[in-house]
Amino acid sequence: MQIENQVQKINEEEVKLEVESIDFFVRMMSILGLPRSVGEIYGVLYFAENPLSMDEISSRLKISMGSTSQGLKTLRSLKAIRTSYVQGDRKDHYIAETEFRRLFSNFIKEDILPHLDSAADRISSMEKHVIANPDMNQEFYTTRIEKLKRLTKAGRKLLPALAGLLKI
Amino acid sequence: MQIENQVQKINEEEVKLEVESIDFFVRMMSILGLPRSVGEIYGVLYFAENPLSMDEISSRLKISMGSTSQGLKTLRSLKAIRTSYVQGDRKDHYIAETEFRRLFSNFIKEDILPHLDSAADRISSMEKHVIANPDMNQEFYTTRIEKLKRLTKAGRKLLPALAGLLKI
DNA sequence: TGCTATTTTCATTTTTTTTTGAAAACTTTG
DNA sequence: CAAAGTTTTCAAAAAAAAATGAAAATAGCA
Repeated sequence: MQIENQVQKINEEEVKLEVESIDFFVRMMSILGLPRSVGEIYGVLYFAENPLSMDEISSRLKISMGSTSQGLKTLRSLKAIRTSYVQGDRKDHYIAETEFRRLFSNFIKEDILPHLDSAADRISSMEKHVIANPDMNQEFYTTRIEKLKRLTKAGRKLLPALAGLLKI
Repeated sequence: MQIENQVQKINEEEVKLEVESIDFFVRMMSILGLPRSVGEIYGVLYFAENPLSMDEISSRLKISMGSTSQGLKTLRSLKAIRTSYVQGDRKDHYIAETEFRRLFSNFIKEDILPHLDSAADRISSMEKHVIANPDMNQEFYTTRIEKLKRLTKAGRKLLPALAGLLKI
């Protein structure tokens, strides 16, 4: 009886911790524009002492296998989780990668830098429109275009360096 | 006839430039998680030689006054635009603020740091749950919590400094 | 190889976010 | 201070994003 109570107590605290963790990472991922389910999954894995399988994750969170599979895919592509072989179980098992530095670095590479590349194209197309018409106020327009160039250049330099500054 | 063609040509190039600008800022704002209309409005103002009123913006973009008002509000709160008095017109007129440094700094202050504050609360609540139960694997859990603390601390330091690094 | 367990995909549904538009609330000025 | 012009607000509609669930694909085992 006493032991049972104690076990119960442990589970309670663990569950509460997991809830806080999920909440924490749901918010953090949402800052990065990632869907709720991705944060939930990472939140569960972050405080899991052992690797968890997809259906353990999906049933703890009460979300569908479909969502879970998608979410794991996203997290894998960010290298925020990795698979781990578990003896005698043919399911895949997952572990949270806890080096946030790398996580952010991957996020920037994957989700931000591509935008900056397409931005560069758009800027050079802007320049063509201005040059194509000498009657436009060249001074004004080229100054503004210059600023955009500097912005994207700075972004391309700064963002990848940012992850390096994270002393985590 | 020749002059008319020329005028026509100018407008065409200006319109094309505006379209590119809108496209550029729609994408950029969407990285920051801001709605399409906010990017559109800023895109129009960025290459506007003269201050524009709300209904000029709304009719150029063919979006409702409601959206325009909301979008301007957002941009004002980020200090990405400012109002400018125009002689003999009782409408408000808007100009794009083109110092991206300040723009980002405001975005971070307004949209990111508050999250970090609430994160701090959640972390200390996590600690309580772990301490509340000495039978939990303290080593494991406190290590993970430590990492979260370092993450939020780094974020709080780094992000505000980031804008300063933008030499734009 | 064939059978079963597991994972992925994707059309459909649900939820969330954004936009609209009309009414309310301001503001200016005659 | 009233009347017209302008801006904001907010309930409802529309659009976009995310989740579901069942079918298809893949992988592991006997």
